[in-house]
Amino acid sequence: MAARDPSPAPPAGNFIRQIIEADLAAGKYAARHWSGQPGFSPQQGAGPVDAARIRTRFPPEPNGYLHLGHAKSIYLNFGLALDFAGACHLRFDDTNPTREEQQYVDAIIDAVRWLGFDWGPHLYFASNYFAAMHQCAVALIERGHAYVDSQSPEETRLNRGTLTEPGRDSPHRSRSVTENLNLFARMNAGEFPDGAHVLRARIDMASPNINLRDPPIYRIRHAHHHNTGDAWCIYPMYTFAHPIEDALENITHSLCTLEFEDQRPFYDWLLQRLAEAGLLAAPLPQQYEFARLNLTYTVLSKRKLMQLVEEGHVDGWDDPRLPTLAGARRRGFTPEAIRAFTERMGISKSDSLIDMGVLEDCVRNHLNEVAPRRIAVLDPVKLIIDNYPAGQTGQCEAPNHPQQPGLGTRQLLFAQELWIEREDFMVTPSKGYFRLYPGNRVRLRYGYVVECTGFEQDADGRVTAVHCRYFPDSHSGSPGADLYKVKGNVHWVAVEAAQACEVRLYDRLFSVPNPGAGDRDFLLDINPDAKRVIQAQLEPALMQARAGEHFQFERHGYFVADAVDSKAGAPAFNRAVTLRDSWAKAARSG
RNA sequence: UGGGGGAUCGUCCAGUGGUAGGACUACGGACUCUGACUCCGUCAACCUAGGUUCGAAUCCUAGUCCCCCAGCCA
Repeated sequence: MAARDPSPAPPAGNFIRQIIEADLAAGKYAARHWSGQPGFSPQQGAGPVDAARIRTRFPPEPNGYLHLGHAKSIYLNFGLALDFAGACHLRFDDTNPTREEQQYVDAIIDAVRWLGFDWGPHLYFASNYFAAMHQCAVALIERGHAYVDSQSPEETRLNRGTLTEPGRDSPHRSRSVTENLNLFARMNAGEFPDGAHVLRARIDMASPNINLRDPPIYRIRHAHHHNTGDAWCIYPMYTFAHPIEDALENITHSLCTLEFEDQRPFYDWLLQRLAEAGLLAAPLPQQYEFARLNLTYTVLSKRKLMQLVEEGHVDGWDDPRLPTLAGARRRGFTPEAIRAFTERMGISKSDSLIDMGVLEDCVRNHLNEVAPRRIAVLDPVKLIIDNYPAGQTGQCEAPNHPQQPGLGTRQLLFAQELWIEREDFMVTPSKGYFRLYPGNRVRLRYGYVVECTGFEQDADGRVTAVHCRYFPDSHSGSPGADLYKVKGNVHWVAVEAAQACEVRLYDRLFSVPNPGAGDRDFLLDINPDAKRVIQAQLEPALMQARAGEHFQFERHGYFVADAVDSKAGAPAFNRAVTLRDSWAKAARSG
């Protein structure tokens, strides 16, 4: 598992930690052997279990890609296991064969690994418990807790009642145990088409909690399952399957999001019935709920992400604009940054909307520490040093990291003609601007101080070149360098050394904090400038970048060599996040 | 409307009868060969109304607002 910072801030005292601490203090798990559940063979359960004190699980359905919301759950579950010397299982909740695919299983494993977690031997599939679940269903029927209903889905819906009216009993609710057993066996044998019958828990059709109005627990689905193939034609519902999965794996704390709160009474009802039947032993797993992640300027619903991908609004599940973990990774976000983000936002039960700026800030924090600095001119305009001899070249030594001398230095070629940023020159400077303008001096970073002497424009008034003179005694590191007090500091790359390269400037996917707020179509809020592809002029060292390698392009932001499109010696760069820019901010607001 | 949850600085989280605190943001300043980083400082909140108490974010009562539930999805 991911190593924890040895001197972390004290863990946030969230309510789940408090519950665990209380459970541990009460010795809740001390007497249990954890050798498995009494009603099942080791083959039916999760197999041998280790002596962990608490046990959590991350249980995605393999029907889509993981996103930042899942990261919150992953860090919570794996983090708790780490901090309390427990174990965390990775479990695929694959009980619906029509939605699940192997490609998603692979992508999910990839994403959890990338975040830095290792589940050891604890990789499970709900579908491997189908036999045990079937056994539980039979036990329920035998004890009068479940029956086969033969209403159509439509009739079932009609008889469920509404939020304010109770439901009505199905005409099949009082079938005998024998008849139920027989029908369930025939369902299992494939005698009926999809939808002909369903197995329901017999609880209370008048319950104010709609989830307790005889919820369906098994349905007929003649479909091929990615894991069990054609072995089954009846499949358990989530409601029924999940508590059993938790029990079979000896999960102690089953953590899920708030929308499952109403499901908890059934969770407890089922486990209690199975314990009474002698199939399960205490302590039974307990479900706790926390608020799911909401983030500004993006969407985190599977449906919307699916739509963005399928309708081509983005370039696939790993599009760097997407909040998927695959996308975040390609964007250049790091596991460390995402972990810091989850720690910063905490765990609670109140609905929250976290600002994307928090995530971006975490990315900056981490990359600032580890990313080597490089020079890239994104919007080049030529700077001509009129008193520097044409054909002459020089060297400038640039540190790879200002706070980490250990990362070494590199040489930059200096010459008469350089590329500089277009925005580093203004014909008539605005208030507070201290970069290049006629008569002003700046330092060419790691090189000489220059003074702007003029500029060239085309017929449209667009600046085509900037002229300056340099001060030969002002070179960085030379004795006279400090004599020149200049405020501005401008990065550059010599025209003859520069390498043209594709750079993608990514920004937030949506242009408003809450896309689709109200009844508005969220697609209308897509930020058309969330991806801008440019040709930049880079310092030559950058052409050696390996896919996935991070850099700070000085004065611009953090970039990563794209994992998909980079070739040896020919990278493409993605901007993960810009640097903070108090000048741009001041210019915007004033 | 029945049931289940939730309301604390702009944002997120803590505070569990005894001085409302932290982080981020914002703002101001210092430093700076990145208008970055770092450092210092400032602003800023208990949903409302009653009640209990020497004392209430916390306990009680009555409201208000927000979220979730009527799939043979998870």
